[in-house]
Amino acid sequence: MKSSDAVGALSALAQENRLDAFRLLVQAGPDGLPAGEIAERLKLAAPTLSFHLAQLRHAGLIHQRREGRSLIYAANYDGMNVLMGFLTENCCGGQSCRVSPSAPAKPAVKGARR
Amino acid sequence: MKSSDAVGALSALAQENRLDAFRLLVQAGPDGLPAGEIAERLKLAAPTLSFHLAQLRHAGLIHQRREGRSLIYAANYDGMNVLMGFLTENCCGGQSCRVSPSAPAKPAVKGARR
DNA sequence: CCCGTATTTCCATATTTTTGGAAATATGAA
DNA sequence: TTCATATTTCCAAAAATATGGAAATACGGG
Repeated sequence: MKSSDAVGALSALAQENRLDAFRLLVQAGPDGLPAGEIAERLKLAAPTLSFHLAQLRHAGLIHQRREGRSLIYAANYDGMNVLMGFLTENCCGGQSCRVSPSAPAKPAVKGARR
Repeated sequence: MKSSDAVGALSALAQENRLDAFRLLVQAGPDGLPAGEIAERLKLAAPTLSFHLAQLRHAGLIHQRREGRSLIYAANYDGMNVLMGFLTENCCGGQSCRVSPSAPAKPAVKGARR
């Protein structure tokens, strides 16, 4: 993953409506949701949502499939993984790294939640 | 972490100059780098860099300390962890989650990759 | 072929973000 | 106190992004 791709993916997530949409899709699972329902749940005008979904899609974070008249959007877990990988991969200059979202070298008292 | 905090952190990283600066600091390690050197390496005007560092700092991704006349910036690994945690935490609706750059269900020794 | 539904593209406007010159602030030294 | 260095804050212009009405496109059915 190039740095510019990372910026693209981060930009896509760095907006309230898009982060909401993305998380909605992430939670909706592989089956995804039709654009209309996303718009309804997020209370967004159709063109506005369409614009945001296009951003997420272009960033490789979600994908689209047609089902009859509806366009179904679903999270692209692989794309998300690539981004997460990029963020952790370049951390700490490869040296003694204590960064990691779910598994510190020693899951001490601090990260006990979740 | 609130969704709006996540947007803040993601926005902070979603810009080429800031992502570069952040990664530079991440690789520089806990000792960090003075603003002047960051500006020089990234070839940014001082006010521009100052603006970007303030964004990263406000997002909790880096911190600042004074050393003589210099202001030293360093990555805040904890802040980064919180963001990564938020991103993974809300994925897959807590169900059968196959997301994670390297560890599907067993968050083993993550930092070992590459 | 025509109609209704679902969603997008077009596009102008509104809003937010980025940028760097000039001036201000902070620190240390002579 | 005056000077030089390091960096920030102020501010206004430039650039990028977000928003939604109107029109266009896609599909399925009658």
